[in-house]
Amino acid sequence: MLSIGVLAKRTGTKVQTVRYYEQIGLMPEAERSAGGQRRYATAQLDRLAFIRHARQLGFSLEAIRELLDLSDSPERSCAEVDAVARRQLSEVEARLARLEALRGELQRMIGECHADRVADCRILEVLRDHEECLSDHGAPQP
Amino acid sequence: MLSIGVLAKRTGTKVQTVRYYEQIGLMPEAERSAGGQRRYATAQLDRLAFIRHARQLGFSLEAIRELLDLSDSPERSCAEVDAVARRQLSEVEARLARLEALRGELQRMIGECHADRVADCRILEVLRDHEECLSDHGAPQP
DNA sequence: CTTGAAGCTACACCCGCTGTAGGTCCCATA
DNA sequence: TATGGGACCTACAGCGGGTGTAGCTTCAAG
Repeated sequence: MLSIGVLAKRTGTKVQTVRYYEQIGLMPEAERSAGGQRRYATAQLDRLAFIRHARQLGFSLEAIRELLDLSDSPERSCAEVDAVARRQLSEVEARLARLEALRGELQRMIGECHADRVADCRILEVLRDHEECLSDHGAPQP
Repeated sequence: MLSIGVLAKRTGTKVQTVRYYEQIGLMPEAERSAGGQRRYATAQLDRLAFIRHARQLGFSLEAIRELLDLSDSPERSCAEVDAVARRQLSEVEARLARLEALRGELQRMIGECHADRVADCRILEVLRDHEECLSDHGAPQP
């Protein structure tokens, strides 16, 4: 049985984060030692590793909850898992497109400014005057 | 003089957000009508438009605060403005690189799975077993 | 003068944690 | 076996960047 500290270290998680995952029901309620400290078996280590890895791939906690539920019912169709992963991929692709547009805009803005004084700065001018903006980017990225 | 609703609509902001910007000191305290409602002059409209545009380009509120301060002192060197913009550009580029790596990982994961049942799903397998991961991505993206 | 939209304040909530305060437990060493 | 100090506990506040709600008041058109 592992303490929360060892569990956290082995999965690259902070101790508070493990407790937070328990609190929101992503990790099951841990067994306790006689003195009330959390004790974990290997199954919990695997579960936490799964969660961290999925987080690193940008999955939301909600998506991870879904994936964990699916992985608990091995006879179900894999299509649902596929759908969650594809949804995640398309979110990543959307963010990429947006960031690429932003990069272009920033590069243009920076490239245009050859002034010395703030008064003549093209960067501030572009920011001040929305009309000079090539595109409307919608909401700021998440 | 404009009401907060008109100001918000003209800049594509929510009314609450305008009040929030005032609360955190990004917008100055507004003048008030006899009955206590906020009233805005054109200068405030410009300021809010500047803020919104910078937000669309992904600048943080802190960076925007800095840019607004700089633009208030037109005799200062433009280099500082340039630095803020370049910092923002490199942040965007870092996020792009990270998202491109994620996209690759997700594509690979999805591409590998040809199973029917969850029990044989490659996607879940990859998520379960960190060793199969091509790279360590560090923290989840912001 | 009425009425209903728009404004006001104050507060809670979203995500995904992170940090703190003030106390308790565990276990290696003396 | 006693002790010290790290690791653990709960409870709660805070981050960024807003958004939503409740329960009022004000404004302006008809």
